Amino acid sequence: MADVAALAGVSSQTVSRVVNNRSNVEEETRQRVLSAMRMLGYRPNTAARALVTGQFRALGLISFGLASFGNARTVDAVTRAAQRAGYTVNMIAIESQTERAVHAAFDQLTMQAVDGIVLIEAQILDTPALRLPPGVPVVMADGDVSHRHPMVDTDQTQGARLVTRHLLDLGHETVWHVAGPEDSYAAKRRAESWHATLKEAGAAVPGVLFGDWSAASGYEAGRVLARRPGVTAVFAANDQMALGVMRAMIEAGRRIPEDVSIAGFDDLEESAYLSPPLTTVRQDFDVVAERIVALMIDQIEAGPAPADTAYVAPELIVRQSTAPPPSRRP
Amino acid sequence: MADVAALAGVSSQTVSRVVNNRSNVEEETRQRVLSAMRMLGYRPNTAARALVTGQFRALGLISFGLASFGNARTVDAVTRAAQRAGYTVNMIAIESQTERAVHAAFDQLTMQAVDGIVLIEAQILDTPALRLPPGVPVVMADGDVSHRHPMVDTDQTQGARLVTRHLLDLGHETVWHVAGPEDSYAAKRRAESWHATLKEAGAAVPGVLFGDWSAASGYEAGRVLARRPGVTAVFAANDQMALGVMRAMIEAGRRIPEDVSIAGFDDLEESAYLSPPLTTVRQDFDVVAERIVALMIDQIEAGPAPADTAYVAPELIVRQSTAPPPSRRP
DNA sequence: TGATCGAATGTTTACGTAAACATATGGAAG
DNA sequence: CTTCCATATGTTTACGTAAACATTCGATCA
Repeated sequence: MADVAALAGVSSQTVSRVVNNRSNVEEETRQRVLSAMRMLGYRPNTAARALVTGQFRALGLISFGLASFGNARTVDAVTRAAQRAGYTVNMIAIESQTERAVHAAFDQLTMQAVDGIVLIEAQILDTPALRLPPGVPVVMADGDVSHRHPMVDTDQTQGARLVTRHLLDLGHETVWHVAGPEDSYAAKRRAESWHATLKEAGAAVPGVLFGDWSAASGYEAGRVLARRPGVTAVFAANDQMALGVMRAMIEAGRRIPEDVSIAGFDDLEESAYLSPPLTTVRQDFDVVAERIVALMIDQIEAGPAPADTAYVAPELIVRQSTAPPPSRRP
Repeated sequence: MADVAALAGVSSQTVSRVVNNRSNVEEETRQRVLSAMRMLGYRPNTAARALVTGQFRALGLISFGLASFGNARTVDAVTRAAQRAGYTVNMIAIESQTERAVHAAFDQLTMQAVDGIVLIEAQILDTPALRLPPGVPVVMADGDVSHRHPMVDTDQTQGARLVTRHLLDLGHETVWHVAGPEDSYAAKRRAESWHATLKEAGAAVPGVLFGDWSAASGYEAGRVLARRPGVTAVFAANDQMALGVMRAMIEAGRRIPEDVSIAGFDDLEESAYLSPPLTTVRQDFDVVAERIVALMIDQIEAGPAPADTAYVAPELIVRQSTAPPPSRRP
């Protein structure tokens, strides 16, 4: 910076002003500085800048990895939204769902230079309330409403209701459910809403099978369900598990949707191309991400925000994997 | 840090020594400092530290987003490998494949505090050689061999050969190919190897159809292929496109694998649960990521490395989507 | 005309850390 | 007992930037 200042014949402070697009710099001076910068290939030093301003223009992102496509979509969308806002994203994937791992990730991120932290798909931890170090703004996605941080999420309750209703309306006596892992809030809310919707409709509530979001776990659950003759409709808590259920049913000789209807949750782009195309609940990951980043930046610039929860409406996408049950068909 | 030093009754330099685990600190002093740190909730300031050391313990990662599952797997694996090495990952997703976008991403990252940059699935850019700012170590994945940066990649040539051979060996007269985007090196190498393998075997080489890695583009290609009666075997350049091809074939009334065999590339976990389960080429994303990070850290610590390319061997996974052609079946 | 103000630019300083150098202390070697 | 050296600790400084404050200069207004 000193070199640039010398070459342009100004003080380093003027260079700083040009770099930061401040006013009160004569156009001609600005041009002179800019060309000096170009000539010397000058790049501002983020560390020094952050040291002075206390701002890094970077967001920390803690997730449980990208193996779950829903998570991957969220991470992707958050990254892009952050970029549009001029922030980079510092990502940490934690392996286990323990509070210790989350805290270690937090430590690493706050040590790393971030202005705020986005926590994706927070799990239900052992301790009643996850205590995070103060001072760093936090926004959660798919977390627990009772936490003291703002949260943005798809309206899981509404989504699960839509898909369960859809299956009941087709004439199925009841709907089986393959849930996500027991320590996932998103999974819990979907399961609770499925349960409530069945009760409301006066339908029997079958036992829940738990998966871990993976197609493999859906397949295992599907094998169990395929053995039970009365199963005519299955709602899997995400599209990957729905895929596994479908496979297990087909292997067992059950046709979809003639013998059994299957629905998922997420609406991955691929779900429209499965055989048969999957009925599912579309989450608007981009809108969720936009809101997360907006809330984050609010907090960074204007201080702590109330721990409100913003819900983004999902949409039922009916495709060919759901149909009336055999009893209602000619 | 000064507060910690005062509380512990030592100089700030001694605190620094404790924080950095340096030797030459008496055990008793160390404990005193550590407890002072705990008491005050002291966290080292990364910006100040980086300003002095010039190191950030952070890697930049440029990719084209996580919509392509292969990319998502790579990003996930790189993140985890980097974490194990004590580095965080600063991610940038670029929208378009222009050189300008790549350079903008580079600028943002070098301005952001990173010690090195990993470039995933570099595309073929307009200019003969992508000129990156000097001074920052770079490792490429899925890039162009001719670049002057070290590269790690799955052996695309070998993978495409394996799958093409497999189809020919089953008795298919030739194999159609749905390639990835024309500006992708990985897609190009897979296509070239498919072409070479057909020629070697004396088989006719049908025209290539291009997709963009998405299931939708595979579906479009599949519709075209389904109209051609002679098509008995299709090799799609990734599993997502293979999924789309499968869907188009099934819609057209072609059975898989009885009428037409379909194979993919990547071996996503889901591919084993498609109907029918997909024959594909398994990429070892974890090994690729390990090597990328190792090369990166070598460069950071020991200076520029030769622009070698390391290939990781793929593996053919035969499942039920491929079979002998109708002509060879009873 | 002189006072006043605002725009453009310069000077000084602080940010929090680790490197480089300086000093003190105690024990081993002669 | 002195010398020397290793170990433990303290002091000074530099890293590159932006904030705070200071200065200069020309224009505006009473």
